[in-house]
Amino acid sequence: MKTRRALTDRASAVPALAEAFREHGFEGASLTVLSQATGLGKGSLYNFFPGGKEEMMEAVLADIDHWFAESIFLPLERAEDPAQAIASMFEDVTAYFRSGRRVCLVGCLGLNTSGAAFAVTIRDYFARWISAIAQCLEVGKVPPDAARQLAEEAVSGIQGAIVLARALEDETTFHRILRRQHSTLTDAIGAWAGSQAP
Amino acid sequence: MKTRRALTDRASAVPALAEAFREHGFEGASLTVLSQATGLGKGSLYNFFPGGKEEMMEAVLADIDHWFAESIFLPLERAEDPAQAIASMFEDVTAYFRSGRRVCLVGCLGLNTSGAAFAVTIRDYFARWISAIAQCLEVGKVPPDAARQLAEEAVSGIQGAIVLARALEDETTFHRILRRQHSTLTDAIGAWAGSQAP
DNA sequence: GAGTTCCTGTACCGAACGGTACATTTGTGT
DNA sequence: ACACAAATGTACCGTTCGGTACAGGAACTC
Repeated sequence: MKTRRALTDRASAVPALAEAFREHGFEGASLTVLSQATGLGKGSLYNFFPGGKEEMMEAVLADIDHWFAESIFLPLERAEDPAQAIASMFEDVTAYFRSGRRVCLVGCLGLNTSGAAFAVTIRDYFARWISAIAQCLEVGKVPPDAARQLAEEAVSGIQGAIVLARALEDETTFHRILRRQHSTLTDAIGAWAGSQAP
Repeated sequence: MKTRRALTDRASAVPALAEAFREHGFEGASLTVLSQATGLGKGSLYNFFPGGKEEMMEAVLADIDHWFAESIFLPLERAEDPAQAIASMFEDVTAYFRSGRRVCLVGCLGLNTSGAAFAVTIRDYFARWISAIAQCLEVGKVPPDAARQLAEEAVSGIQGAIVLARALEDETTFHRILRRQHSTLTDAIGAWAGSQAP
């Protein structure tokens, strides 16, 4: 019996659902759209997600949360080489958001009332991202308050870069802004690096 | 005959429409919602905006564009005291976006497919905002390339601050980020201020 | 005050919405 | 081969969607 490939197919539908929600938003992604995006009929969709669209979005958010935890948050939180950890975060984030062509679903959800049902998930996502960066900066000898401020600014900068790159339809905008955010953080690590010798 | 208060009522409905679109997004703002928000029946709505929701959104965008041109862009473009012009921009923007509680409709529209019909309006809005700031910084003796980069970063930072403040449900985040964006720009003006005496 | 023009609420349209029911297909364990 | 359960496609549910038609009401002209 075992898995009976039930969870497998449900899980494999999630990325397609995520992309559909990204493209059309929560309200704009009708069941027809979601059905076409996944290649699954309504029957299958409701078999996997009895709670309808809302459960689909929850699954997508859980998937995103898991990916970020593994690929972004944990490496930052456990970093031994802060500058390197920050560098690979920017690299991974650039790839993930496709240089700004791909939207941040969590950020978008927070912008209008359709995301109200997911408010705590949204808040936790950003709160953890910020504290992960801050924690990493502190390893790099940046004082806690400055680290938090810089982390906040970095996450905000990434979100802003997505909005702007989408609006201007120009990937280079995204790269320029992230490059500068990156050097701001590495500069901060460098600035406090020698001030407190062991 | 004259205006026959036709234009008056159409114009007076626009702010309510704008707020409804902000809250619910383009797809989420149904005619019922728009009707309640404006206090106008469907008949009146279609009398003023024969093109339906799309024309309503166009009117809203035109209104926003006009407000920003008058209150934000022109003052920047004509600034004689750059530092002061930048300061009042941040002040006005903070008030306009209600410390991040209020969403940037133009930015939101660009994030999903529902805004595709307004792509050029969206692009022009951000392009002009960036070049207005850049122009203002150049008056402050900042070199053109640096001015453009800083301007891009400022607009992006404002958009990111909105996303983050909404997600965290915390206005202070918005204020912190904007304060820092502000000082980055004034620092830039200060840095090049004395380097090129008349 | 009649005539005209604009405005507005109501009723209604077909289409699409989210969601359900169910018969059928598909796959698997024994 | 058989039985049984999961997965699926289809038809359908009531509701709401964006949009239209239109009759009556207000307001202005003459």
